[in-house]
Amino acid sequence: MANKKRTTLKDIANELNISSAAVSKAMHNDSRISDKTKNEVKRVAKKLNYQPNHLASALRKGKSNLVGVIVPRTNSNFFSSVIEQMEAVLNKAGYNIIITQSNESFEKECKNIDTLLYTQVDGIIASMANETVDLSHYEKIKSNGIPLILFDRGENDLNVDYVGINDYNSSHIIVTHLVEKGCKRIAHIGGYRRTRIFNNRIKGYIDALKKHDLPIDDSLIIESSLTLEDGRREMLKFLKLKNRPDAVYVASDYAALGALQVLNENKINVPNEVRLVGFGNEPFTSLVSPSITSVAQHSKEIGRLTAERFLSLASQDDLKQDLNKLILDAKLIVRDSSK
Amino acid sequence: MANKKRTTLKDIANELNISSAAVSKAMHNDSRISDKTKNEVKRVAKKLNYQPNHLASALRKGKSNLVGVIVPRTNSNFFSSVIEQMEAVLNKAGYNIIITQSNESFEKECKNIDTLLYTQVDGIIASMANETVDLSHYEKIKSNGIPLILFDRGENDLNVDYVGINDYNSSHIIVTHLVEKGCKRIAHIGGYRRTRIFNNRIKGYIDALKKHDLPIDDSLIIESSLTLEDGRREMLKFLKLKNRPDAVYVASDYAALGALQVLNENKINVPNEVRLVGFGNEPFTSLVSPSITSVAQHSKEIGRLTAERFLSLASQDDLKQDLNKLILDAKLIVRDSSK
DNA sequence: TATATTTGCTTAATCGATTAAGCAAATATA
DNA sequence: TATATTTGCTTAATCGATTAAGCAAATATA
Repeated sequence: MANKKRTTLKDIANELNISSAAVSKAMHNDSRISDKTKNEVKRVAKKLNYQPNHLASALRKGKSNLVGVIVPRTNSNFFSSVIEQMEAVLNKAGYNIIITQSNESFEKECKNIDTLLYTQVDGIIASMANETVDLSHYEKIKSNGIPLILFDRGENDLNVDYVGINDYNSSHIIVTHLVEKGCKRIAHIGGYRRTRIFNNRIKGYIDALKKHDLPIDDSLIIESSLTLEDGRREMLKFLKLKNRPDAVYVASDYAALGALQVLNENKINVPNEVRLVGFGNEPFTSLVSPSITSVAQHSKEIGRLTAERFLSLASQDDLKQDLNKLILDAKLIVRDSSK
Repeated sequence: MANKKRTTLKDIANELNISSAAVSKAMHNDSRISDKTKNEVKRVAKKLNYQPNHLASALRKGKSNLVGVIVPRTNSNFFSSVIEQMEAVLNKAGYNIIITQSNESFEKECKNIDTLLYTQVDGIIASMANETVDLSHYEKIKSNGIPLILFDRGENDLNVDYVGINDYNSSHIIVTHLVEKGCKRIAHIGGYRRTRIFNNRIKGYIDALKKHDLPIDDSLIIESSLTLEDGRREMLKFLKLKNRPDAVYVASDYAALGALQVLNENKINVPNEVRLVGFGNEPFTSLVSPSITSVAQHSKEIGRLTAERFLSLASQDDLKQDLNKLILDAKLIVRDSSK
């Protein structure tokens, strides 16, 4: 039979004829409680299957020991790996995490923030939705006086901590790799410039071309949503050019896969005729044929660092948040598509 | 500047010189509060940026409006799709969800349950970790008197609601499909029999072979963890048999992909020499070449149904949980690997 | 031996929101 | 006009855990 009434400190106190204050202190090993009482309390707590009521203690202490996490989606390897590591670090410090997904929707992101604030989380770690341009809901977090840490998809204007990879530099690494393989006409299927990370990748790509004295051809620079379909469509367009590219750097593995499908369907040899590089190091990049060269984003490191930043901010008496960027160097994983 | 002190009902009450009880009622549109007061209260609440303290109301009402979700991993398309739909239904009913991952670990699953109970969730929806055999931590949920609903990976012994697909029947559908394509020696790379769903798939496979008057060959029935590596290893073993199978039914898409890699590497034509069927309809099944025939698990439907079961149980005054199975028919998605 | 300190508890207030009970004024009904 | 009902609030208790303040007994120190 289900035991409806939960055991409270008072139940234990009544059983032992002491005050519930003493029970509370005994449970927390307060030095002013005798060992005898502590043992008695713990024995009875176990007997009655006592489980502390988190709501009550969080209310009283003004601290929920919960951290809210907002990601665009959990079903990408990058985000789920970041979360896994984050959780490991935070659990050790006594925090639990609440995961929410924005599904890349601005509206959903706003709702998630409301939910998390309502749940009285002690802080929020977020990666912004693609749609997000207006930042007022993030300002709401800051005005609540709890730490906010952004990762991967961040925004300088919020003046909070950010952890991510060096997107600008990643483009340099990719372009240099392709130039070394002898490529002269390197195209770029990128994301929209309004998203900071994609803007940086585009800028890095252009500057890297300049560095290697290659001409900038606007017909080879594309902005898109970076879906698989976008990759297919843009690759098809490239194939129709009089002067085809001999390499394509795609800012997402999904779009890169779409491009690869089109190349395979048109019997164009990858890497000999066209070299291909993706971004994100999704597991499928090593599974398709030819396997796709891609950029690893240090997901575990990012998870660990965001969690540590939170812990550091949470321990401050007087929270002051500043723009504080932790930028990691990305790593190129060379596979068959660019060998 | 961060506004440290959060606005409470009392702050609004003081501003308007009424009691905080009146403010609380006004915020909830109590019929015994005048429209004038309601408007005033809402105006001041907005002005002071009032946000209700969930901890306090949950403590008082004995209801957190939170539902805990436990899944093996979030980075599979199946689970993230189930969660998305679950969330949509529960949000509409005023509930928010807390997602946790067990990473297929029994220990992590126990910790997650403790965390969720500690957070005073109003119910738990779970899919069990592979490792889980001992069910005492799930019994703990039941003895807490809150609803427990299982999906996909369930267990009859707990006597709670379960939503999933018909695994036994799925094997029949797959075997019949392969037989129709002319296959005579159909192998099965399955999960471990101790997990109910995998046991059902194995039983269904054996019974379907019998139905089609095909011999049962123990060397063609494998139990494994169903990782990509398992798929590779077992496929290699099959290739070394004197009498190779002409079809392989793999109980997970990841293991099926491993098998496909080995077949491709050994220049064995799929589907002409060996037909291949996976399970789960992960997105990559349509991306690899040849694309992999797989079984769709109705993730959205499962998400919706589990959420609805929770809502129905949560509305009961006197919670009674029984074994109550909702079994959906799976759908075979035929692709190139078995055409 | 007299005073100071430590030990081991209790008392009472508190975190914010909610709600049962109740009261006075306004309005409705007989 | 006298009584009943409704309206619109207030008062006070409550959910459970925590903690500042304090008290009496035990022990240590001068």
